[in-house]
Amino acid sequence: MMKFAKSYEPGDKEPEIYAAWEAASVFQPKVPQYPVNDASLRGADSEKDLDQSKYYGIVMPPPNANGNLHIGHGLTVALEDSLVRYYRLRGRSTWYIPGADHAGFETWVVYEKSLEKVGKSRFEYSRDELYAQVWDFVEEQRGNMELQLRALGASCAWNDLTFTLDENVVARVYKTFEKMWNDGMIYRGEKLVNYCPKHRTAFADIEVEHKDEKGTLWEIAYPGDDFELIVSTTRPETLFGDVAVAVNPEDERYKNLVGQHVRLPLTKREIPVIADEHADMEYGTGVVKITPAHDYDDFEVGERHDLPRIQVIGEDGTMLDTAGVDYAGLTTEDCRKKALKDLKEQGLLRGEKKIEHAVAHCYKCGTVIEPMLKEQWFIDVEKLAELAIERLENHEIKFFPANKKKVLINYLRGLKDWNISRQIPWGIAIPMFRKANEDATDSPDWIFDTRTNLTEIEVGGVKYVRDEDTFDTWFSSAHWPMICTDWVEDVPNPYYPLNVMETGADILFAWVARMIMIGVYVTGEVPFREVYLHGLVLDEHGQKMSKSKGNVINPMDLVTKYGSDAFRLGILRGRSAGMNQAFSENSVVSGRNLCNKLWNVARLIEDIVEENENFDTYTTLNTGEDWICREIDQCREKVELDMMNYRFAEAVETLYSTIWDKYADWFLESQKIYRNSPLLKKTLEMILIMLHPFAPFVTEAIWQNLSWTEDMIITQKWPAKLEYDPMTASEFERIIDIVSEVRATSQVIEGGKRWKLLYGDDSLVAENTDLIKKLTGVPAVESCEGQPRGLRLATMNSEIYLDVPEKVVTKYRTTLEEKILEVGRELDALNARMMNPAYVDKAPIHLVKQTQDGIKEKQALIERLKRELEVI
RNA sequence: GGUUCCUUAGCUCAGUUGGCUAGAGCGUACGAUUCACAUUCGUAAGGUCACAGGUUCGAGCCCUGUAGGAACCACCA
Repeated sequence: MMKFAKSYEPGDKEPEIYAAWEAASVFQPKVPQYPVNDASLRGADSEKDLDQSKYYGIVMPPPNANGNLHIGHGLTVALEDSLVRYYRLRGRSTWYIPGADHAGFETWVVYEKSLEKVGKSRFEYSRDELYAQVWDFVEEQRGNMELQLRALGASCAWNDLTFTLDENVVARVYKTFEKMWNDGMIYRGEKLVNYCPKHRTAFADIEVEHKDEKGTLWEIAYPGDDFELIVSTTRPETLFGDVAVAVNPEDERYKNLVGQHVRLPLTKREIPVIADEHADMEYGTGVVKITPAHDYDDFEVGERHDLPRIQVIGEDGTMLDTAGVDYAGLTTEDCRKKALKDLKEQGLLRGEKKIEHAVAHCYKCGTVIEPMLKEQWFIDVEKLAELAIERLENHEIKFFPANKKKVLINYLRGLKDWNISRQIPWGIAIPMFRKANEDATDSPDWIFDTRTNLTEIEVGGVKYVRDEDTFDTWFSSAHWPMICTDWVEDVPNPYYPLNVMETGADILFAWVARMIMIGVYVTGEVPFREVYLHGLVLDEHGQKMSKSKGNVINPMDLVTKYGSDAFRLGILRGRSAGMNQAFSENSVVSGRNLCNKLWNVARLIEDIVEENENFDTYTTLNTGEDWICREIDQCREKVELDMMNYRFAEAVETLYSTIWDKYADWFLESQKIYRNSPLLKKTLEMILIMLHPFAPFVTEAIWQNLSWTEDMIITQKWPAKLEYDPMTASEFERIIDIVSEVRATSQVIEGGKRWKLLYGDDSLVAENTDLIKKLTGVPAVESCEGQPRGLRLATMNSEIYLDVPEKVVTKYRTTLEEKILEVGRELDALNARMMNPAYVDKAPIHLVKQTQDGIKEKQALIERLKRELEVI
């Protein structure tokens, strides 16, 4: 047997323990994942049972393959792993599936920067070359986050780690895309897309950040034959793309001008005046220029009025030739300046005012997003959203916190078509090929083909060239649950739908929404039964962590300093679903202290227990033993309930107070007298197992260190109900009350604990004199032999006296008087309640009875106190 | 503009279907050290539950409004 060191040192033990778990393959599901390769086996197994209550499936939101874990990952692991370990202990075949994300755009941005550093540009390479380069780059960086997940104790099935560019991922994504293509849900459209001129790629709406900014609203005159219209705009540089000016059809000021033409300033072009609802009579001059190629609203106006689209800004963010020779090649910013200057010179600039408006920015580099006319692949989301909403409204997914479901449905209702084309090489290639020869009129313009390793293919004698774009990462991520669980059509799979999807509330729309849509569309089932969303981890002052503020907490630093368990306990503390909440090192310190406490509890018990004693048959003979059984059993029930409702912080708190305040402070202290080895062993095992999901390392370390335990704690069984006698259990509560009262009184009287304790006619006290002496620290507990003296502890409904001299008693008078007043106030409150006839009439009987009992109790107490006061 | 949330002890937060005397951690004050643990033990102080109404026998919790704060969504030129 190893000796227990004086304190628990996590740093020495954690890596060793994790390695032992891995070596014992305890993280892999007990039942092989589905579908198993052997078809006959699969059939037999699936017939047998697919009782989902025996399995527990959860996927890890894949961390960036080439990154380090941040505090949010720390929280994710603490949450998910505690669930997994809990359900493993409860006998489920658990499958916690780890992943690594190629993080398309994120990684690409990092790589492009490194290219820039060495003076290279992405345009010097082909897509396939770039892809290979990034692959190597990621490969070099990989592994960090996996080590960090191990350090955090994640008990995930490493054999099944899925990388988001793995073959099976690509295959599944292509399959879905093909299905959607065949279902007519994919279309190639020339539409305005969110375009970042710096990164030269389009984004989905969700990737764009809107910020309120100060801007200028310029008023520009557009001259007509015998009139002029003053147009309001925030973007004069797009003027060259104007194809009309619009006024509201109801606007009396301009009604007669509709159908006429105005001359576009700085050019010679004539454009019509049209009437459209889009023009707001109240805003500016009520006249708005229409630029379908560079504004979302105008695009729609253009569609309604069948107007041409003139693109004047190029993909590199500079003006095209369409802007005229004087402006072509200028950046949009310079073009704006020059245009304004020229307009001013020509007397066409009539005014400007400062306004505040929302401006779209690239979420990565902050560059202003340019609405750009581009041909891209779009998913018609109408059907997808409809399917998802139906399932949500049908309560097929339970949300924690519940209100997020409403938020999600609200989002899905307003969802617009999803642009899935990205102009970056790092990602899954879009499996579409464009006809090379326009003359082959019988052949379709685009065909679906999965041979994306080829830049060119030939089908039916017609050449097709590959679309060079890649998929939006969220399109592939949307498949994550079915991919990780190896879902196959028509094959029963006990891990799909997943039991729960745990992830950050910030990606509810980007990820959770899309997993539901795609999951239901492909598999016909929701991808998970429950969703738990965690909020942001803020710094200790409630501020968002950011590099620029310098308040970033690295989870690995805390793990090194205090241990993995301490970190996990600390970060779960005071945290509830969906809330952005502060986090400070203090809570980790408190977690560390609990680990040390538990370690010393085990150390003490190991000292007390006798070897070779069978503890399957424990008894509860001594004072406090039924009580601790009751407390532990209530703790078990509470934790079970908390885990069912994802109330992690409450579960931890319950365990903390049971272990510390009850088990260590009261039970173990009393066991220093009774030394009931079988019970000590049994109860220690129970609390270790119950804490294991939250503090896996220290509980395993103790388990391995104890002389009588076998195997590993990770594979033990969650405790069953513990039997106890409720009457005996509550007797110990009276002992606790007596001891507490003695301690409290000792604090305020002269001489402290120097005085003996005397008792009158009280069998419980008489039977437990040694215990009370031990717990209170008084020199002796003796019978008063019918001769009470000293200070009576009158708040107890027992005859207990501290054997103090008269002058000490006198000084206690004030304390007693205050006590009487306090109890009197409580009594008044209860009486007032009973005086209310409506209360007696309408409140539940048991409450009324409780109040009556309370009154009797208080009255008796006051009498005792008063009598005591008289004696003094 | 829309949606959702928050306001409870000095700080960070719990408080599950309304039930009596509102909890925890940290912090604070006072006391304790051969006996598992100073990463300890004991005791205590500290809250008109943002505000104003309402429903109810009873409200931190339900309803209405007000004030302050946050997040997300949104094309207003």
